[in-house]
Amino acid sequence: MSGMTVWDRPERPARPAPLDRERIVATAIALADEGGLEAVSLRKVAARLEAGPMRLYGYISTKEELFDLMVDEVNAELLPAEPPRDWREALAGHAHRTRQAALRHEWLADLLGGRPALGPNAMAVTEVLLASLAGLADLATVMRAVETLSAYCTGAIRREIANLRAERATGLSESDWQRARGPYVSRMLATGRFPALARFVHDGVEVDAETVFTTGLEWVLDAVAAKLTPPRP
Amino acid sequence: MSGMTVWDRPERPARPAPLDRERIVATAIALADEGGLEAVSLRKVAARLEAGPMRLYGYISTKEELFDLMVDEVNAELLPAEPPRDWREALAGHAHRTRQAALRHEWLADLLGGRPALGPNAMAVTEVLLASLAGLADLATVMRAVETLSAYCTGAIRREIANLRAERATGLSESDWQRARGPYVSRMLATGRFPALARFVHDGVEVDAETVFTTGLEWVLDAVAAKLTPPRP
DNA sequence: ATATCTGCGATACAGTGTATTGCAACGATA
DNA sequence: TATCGTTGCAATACACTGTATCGCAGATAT
Repeated sequence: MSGMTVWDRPERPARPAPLDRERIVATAIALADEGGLEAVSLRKVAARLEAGPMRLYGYISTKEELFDLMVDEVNAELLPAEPPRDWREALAGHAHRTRQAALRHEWLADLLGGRPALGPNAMAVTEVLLASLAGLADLATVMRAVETLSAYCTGAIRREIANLRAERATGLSESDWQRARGPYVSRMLATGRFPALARFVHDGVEVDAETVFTTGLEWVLDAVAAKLTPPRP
Repeated sequence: MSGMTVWDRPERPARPAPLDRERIVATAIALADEGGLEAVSLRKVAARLEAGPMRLYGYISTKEELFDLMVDEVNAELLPAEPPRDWREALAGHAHRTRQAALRHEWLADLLGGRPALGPNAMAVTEVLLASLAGLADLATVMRAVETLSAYCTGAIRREIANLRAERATGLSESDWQRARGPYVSRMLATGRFPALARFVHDGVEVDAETVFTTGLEWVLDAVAAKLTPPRP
């Protein structure tokens, strides 16, 4: 009936605001940035979009897929601002951008390397890396270079974030191994079963995380360089 | 009352079989080996031990701790059978053992690099690696070498297992990128936006996973070798 | 105006990690 | 031997999870 009073009529249009993957992924990322991956639940994402949980299944068919979309979204941040000059700049830049992205979105560390990256942004990123090396070696070597670099990034970033969380949890700034976490590690070292380790904990110099990352990265890049222009036999 | 009949008396002793971390961790690992990490629930672990779920909290205070124990248990498999001859054998052996362990316990890939490894077995493993390099360079360099190697292992193994699962899921043996997963990747490549990538998918040679792992590993080890004996200036 | 269809919401289910509560069996004491 | 305290298990409970099913309201087509 047209005579329906204001009180009967719902304030919002009965047809709810349209949704799309972009908005879903954006709010999922927001939730993850605030409370980590475990704070992302389909119910919470839907609630922020003023929708029922089941609504999301029109755009996603499983929670894992949402994670895939989140990862690919972050991959968009990994494209170089300007075309890299040479392969080394391309690879190093990618590594640093990945690390920075993981520092902005710590949950990324939990997902890195967890599934094959097939999203459009991930492919674009891979394209840039491969292209930067194209022609400098045979296909197999180029592939190996990109994969080795990305393996290093995954591992190094995971470790860095893991340490960061551990430090945050204990409150103390127990960098990596030093000033071992409370009595436990100290006791273990005191047993004398780990002399080499003990020396490192004792004499080890503090190195900031970025330097650690960059150093290992340079090593990997040097290794790549060595394989690109093989020494004449 | 001593006159309690057989029928009243429970068959099993009222005081249940004692538990310990070892048995708990063993059954958790068994569950994970069978059904992946997500098949590990405190209820299921407890059920296999014929205990109530809450019983476990006497030995563990959180599920994450159970995962930590599982990882450290696997670390016991990573100790070298016999003392390595030189640093290179130590590092390469460790890498291969880690990979093999992850192939036996695929869930390990999900946990690798996820938290600082402080368990006794993990420390023993680290000790071996550090010791193998002791004296060949300054402390910082040695540390960097071990960390870089382990970063590579984490990343490479994660990727390998991720691909393995993807292949298993699609049924098809779509190795890495080739013969892209159904229409989607093909369509993306057909757009012409990824020329370099397209060439790899088209011309790429198939390489088995172990060779990929070993190749990248050798690169990393070469990089380490280069830093251990710095060229005279 | 009626019928068909689409897609959203509510409901439901089987499971999860963990806090709390109460009880039953044990060891020590009187 | 009877009583008491203590220990530690089990049961219960809670807030939540991902997802399947189902019915209905609204839009569209006839």
